[in-house]
Amino acid sequence: MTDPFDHEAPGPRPGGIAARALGARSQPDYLVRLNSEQRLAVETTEGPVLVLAGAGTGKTRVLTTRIGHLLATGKARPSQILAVTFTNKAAREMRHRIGDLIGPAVEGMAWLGTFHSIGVRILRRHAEMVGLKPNFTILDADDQVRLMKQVIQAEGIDEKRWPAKQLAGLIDSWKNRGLSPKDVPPGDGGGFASGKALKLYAAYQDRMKVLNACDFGDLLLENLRLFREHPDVLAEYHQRFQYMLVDEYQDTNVAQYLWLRLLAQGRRNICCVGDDDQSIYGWRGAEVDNILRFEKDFPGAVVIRLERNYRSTSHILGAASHLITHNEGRLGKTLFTDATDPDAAKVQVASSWDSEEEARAVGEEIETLQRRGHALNEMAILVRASFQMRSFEERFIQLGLSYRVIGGPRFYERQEIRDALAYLRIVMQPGDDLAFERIVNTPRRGIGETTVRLLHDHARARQIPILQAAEELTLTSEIGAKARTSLRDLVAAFARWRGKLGVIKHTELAEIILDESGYTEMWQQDRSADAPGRLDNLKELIRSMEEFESLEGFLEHIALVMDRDSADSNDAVSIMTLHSAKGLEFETVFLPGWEEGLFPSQRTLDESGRAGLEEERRLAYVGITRAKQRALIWFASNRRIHGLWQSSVPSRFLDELPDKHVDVVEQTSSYGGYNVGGVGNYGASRFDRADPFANTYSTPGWQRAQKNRAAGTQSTSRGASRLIEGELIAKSTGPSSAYACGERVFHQKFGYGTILEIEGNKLTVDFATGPKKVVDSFVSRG
DNA sequence: AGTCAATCTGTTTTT
DNA sequence: CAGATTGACT
Repeated sequence: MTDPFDHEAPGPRPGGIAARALGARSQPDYLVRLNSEQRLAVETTEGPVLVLAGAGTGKTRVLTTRIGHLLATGKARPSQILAVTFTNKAAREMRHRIGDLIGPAVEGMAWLGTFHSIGVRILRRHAEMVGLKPNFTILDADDQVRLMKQVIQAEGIDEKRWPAKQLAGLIDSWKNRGLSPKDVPPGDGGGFASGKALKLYAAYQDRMKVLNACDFGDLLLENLRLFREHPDVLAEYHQRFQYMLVDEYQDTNVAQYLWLRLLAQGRRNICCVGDDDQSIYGWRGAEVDNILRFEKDFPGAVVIRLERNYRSTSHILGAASHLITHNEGRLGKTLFTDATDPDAAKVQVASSWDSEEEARAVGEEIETLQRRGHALNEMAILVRASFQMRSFEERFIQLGLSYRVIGGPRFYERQEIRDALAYLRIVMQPGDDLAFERIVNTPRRGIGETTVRLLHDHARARQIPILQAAEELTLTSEIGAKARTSLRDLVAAFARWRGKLGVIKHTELAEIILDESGYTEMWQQDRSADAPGRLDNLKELIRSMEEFESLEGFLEHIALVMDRDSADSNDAVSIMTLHSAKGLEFETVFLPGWEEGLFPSQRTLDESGRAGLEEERRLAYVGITRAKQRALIWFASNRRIHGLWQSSVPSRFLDELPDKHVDVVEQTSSYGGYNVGGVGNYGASRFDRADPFANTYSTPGWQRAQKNRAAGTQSTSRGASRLIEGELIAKSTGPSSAYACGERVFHQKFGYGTILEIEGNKLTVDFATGPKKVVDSFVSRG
């Protein structure tokens, strides 16, 4: 049997380690480095195994060593092991670490990847069986929504009342649960579009088949269909996958679970590694239940707990462990450590007046640590919601403290990248209507809405791709002369570019396309501040194409691997959300914003009740356990939400931390006027303010004072006036600002401009786009 | 086709 | 409050 995916030639098994491992009676050295539970998890190769790996207990080591062990003992060849992760980053890391263990043989591990990348791989091989062609397109979130918009409109439903985004969410949740249109229980549409959601779902799926496209959910859903409708195909994979390993099992959704279960029916050698206490993706379909139910789903399963923590101090561990015991329905683990540093810091809890002071306090703490020789790379600020990042960024800019924000808008999501990719997609796949619609008038070609509608109708009526419809319509006089000419040029250009496919190098072709289409020029003409950056991004895109053999390979990669590895080597503090911190560790972790409503998030509480609260608590647990040496928690007494000042109550999670491992820091700030209660939680929260004026903070008068403060007006209100001083010192470069009228300045967003007027720290600057009011700390000398 | 004002909407995010 | 999005207008 020839198998294009089998990189490894049949024949003798990989020699090196196998001989070493089996030749001698003594333990192979890779096993000696494990503790007894880890070793058990590695050596229990047959049958279902669930490894409950607490934070910092060597989960990845177990996974990689287990694979090494399977290979070393000759139980499997690299191509016979299915190893699934959630993120590309995790897959990369695993591949790297297995490589360290077994050497170049890791190249043969063709089935190590994310659920989606493996799903695509399988689907492309059997595409015809589910009504697709092997070169089907993978739609991203943006394409999905645009397509749904069209479907909604085609059904004659008011898109305003029933937004496509919402439908996308609904369909996504169905797909997460493994439900294709025929499986959705009637009435499950939640009243969307008066019960038409299901019909829209079916229409959307039909439309995708016509476009020869798949969305992310389909990659798994179609796999399920394939396996169910074609037992012979499933049997082939049963034969192939001798051993299966799954990382972060607590994050699997129902579709992924079903997929695993179908595959595991073969050899039944499935090893899932996860931590129910770190399940934080319930809101996007992950089912903690999958891990809680493992023993029922896989009878005879061996459950192994890894509880020995190698990461954190006993205080950090003690605090996190105690916090998480407040959750019900856990499988239950108790982390412990041998670390006995008598000087280890307790988890620190401190309060601040508002988010600005919080940022100031964190900044001071960071600078102190830095002075003592701690690397910024070993510090992270983990927030619940990304809007919290802003105050830290602002403060760190003022301090000149280097930081990096992890997460945020991704490379592939940028407009210019998506436009460029659309061009490339059409060249690869002329039937990619969504891509065509995206760029048909970008850059402007005088092909407006009317023309596009005409094309659309024609394409629909004749059941042909829009590009072909365009070609046909340029021969008639249905479209205006101007539009017709440019449309004809565009169609001809695509034909020309396609002719070069495989003839010239794909990077060269991409450059030609971007130049000849006028796309590069469009940004060169653009005078806005971010235009140069966009051109750089396009260059970067071309550069990253070099690593691929063909355009096809590159587009596949882009569709599936949407993370950019920001190998930033500078020493900088990381700022990120708690969600994106999972799997990472830092010497020092700052956890700001522990306030009711924010963390736990009110919305989660409203939407998911107790389950939501528990997920928030797990998030808190993840946050604390990221810390190796120090965890510092803050809460602010006042926070501005949607522009309104709200006084806030300390998070209930603070009360759930054990006194033994926590240091509550008394208010050090000169202002604030309240203090944090002593330790001892009888009756009211021990973090309740002892300030008799506390309840005045929510009065209209107080809020007015706060508004004045925000507007820069002096207020006589006690706390506020001091805060203004603080702000002036911190934010303004001086009473009359360090700038002068007529000076040329640069702004991140607006570009270069000339100062027209100065008002304290506020400048009125004449940018290319017109005069704008900006704060002086946001501009630099141009 | 392009600009401006009214209106809405405010978590977490990978693939 | 501020950013994004939409709709009306020119």
